[in-house]
Amino acid sequence: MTPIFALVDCNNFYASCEKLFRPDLAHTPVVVLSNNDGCVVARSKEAKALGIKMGIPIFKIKQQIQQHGIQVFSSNYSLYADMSDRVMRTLEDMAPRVEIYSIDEAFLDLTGIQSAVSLIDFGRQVKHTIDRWIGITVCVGIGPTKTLAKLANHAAKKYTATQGVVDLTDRKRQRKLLALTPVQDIWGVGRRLSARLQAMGIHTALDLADTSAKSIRQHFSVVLERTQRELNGEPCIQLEQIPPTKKQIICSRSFGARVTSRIQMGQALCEHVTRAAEKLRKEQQQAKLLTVFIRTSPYQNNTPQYSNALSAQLSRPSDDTRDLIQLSMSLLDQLWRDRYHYAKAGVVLSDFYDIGTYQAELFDQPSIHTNSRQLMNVVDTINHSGRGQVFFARQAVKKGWAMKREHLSPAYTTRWNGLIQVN
DNA sequence: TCTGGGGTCCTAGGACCC
DNA sequence: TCTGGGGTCCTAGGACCC
Repeated sequence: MTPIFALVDCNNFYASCEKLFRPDLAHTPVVVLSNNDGCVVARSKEAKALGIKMGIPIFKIKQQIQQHGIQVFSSNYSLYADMSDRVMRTLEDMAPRVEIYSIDEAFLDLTGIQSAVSLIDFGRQVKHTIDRWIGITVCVGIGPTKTLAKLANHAAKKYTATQGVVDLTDRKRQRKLLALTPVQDIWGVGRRLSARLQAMGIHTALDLADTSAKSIRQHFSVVLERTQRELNGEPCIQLEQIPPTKKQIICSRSFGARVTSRIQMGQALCEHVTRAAEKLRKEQQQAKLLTVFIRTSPYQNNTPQYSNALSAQLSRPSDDTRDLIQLSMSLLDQLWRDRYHYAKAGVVLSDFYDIGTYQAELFDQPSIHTNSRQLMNVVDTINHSGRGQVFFARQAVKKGWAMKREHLSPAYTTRWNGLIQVN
């Protein structure tokens, strides 16, 4: 049976989540900012119509914000994650196999459902259900490969006549749409590849589809070869229902205000390590390698720059926050240079092992923490209870460098005191 | 003054071994 | 002093994604 994929993608997801709880903003332009209130990461359709570009730093559009009364929100990830859960659970009820691809996108495996319902009807049903149950607008793209489903979704968003659902299983329709699509709009083709492809005279998706796979493999990598094959309807990328275990965990942040003291840097880093360790335990993994990096702002040309990273192995894989903090602090000691204005720091955990599988070497020291598992369990349980926080002595109580979030909306769906009131 | 965060995969090149 | 080729493993860097 030929496989059929659908891609369901929420429209302007973060902006839509914010609007959902603010009916008064139904027709107002809305933008959502990145962490630290840095850049625009989501725009409502009204904001897009005003020409607000994705990724632009907020300070560059101060004037437009004033002039057009654009509503600005700091990102509110607990709200978006909760709304995402609702959308994904609904999809899982409707389709036999679902791959959650990102916070606002999912691939569905629709292979075989055509005998029961037309693909386009199914797509409309999905769209209607999510709209009615959750209040989020989605577009649905359907095709014989993931890359074509992505492309169909792109078309569903772009051409309003489609009413948000495109079935691209027909070969003739595929070629028609490919001819209309610039090569840089293809999933897997970014700025760099697109420039190289253009230089070779490959301008549209159809041009790429009609170039031989062999020639693509010669000039580029196996990744683009797969894209070329997928554009021709040959599936190379499978549906992944179960997310593969992570290979690394990164926790980093830009500071709300520049950091100049070693003490503050240590506190900030401890926060990141603590979060990273929590994620690690949630993955049920232990890490053996830890990397710390600190840097000044690359945008400040007039001040001295410093950027450096250092890695070290733990004597044995660990998920104990204390081990990770200890190692990261000794790395920071080596990395730290006085007199710089630091803009960002972070930690990377890697080289993961399943708990209990590591073969200890002959002269390895046994862990000094005999109660590690129980203690970390208690810490995680308390911190997730919503009733209080336990933290490590190194973490700061007063955080001068903390992230800027000046336009945060309430936690409408995950905290009682964020519940919306109807008067 | 103010420019995000978190991931994956692939390749090339060097180190090292036989 | 001259000198080969093939294989593996690791890492850094580049490219992409949302």
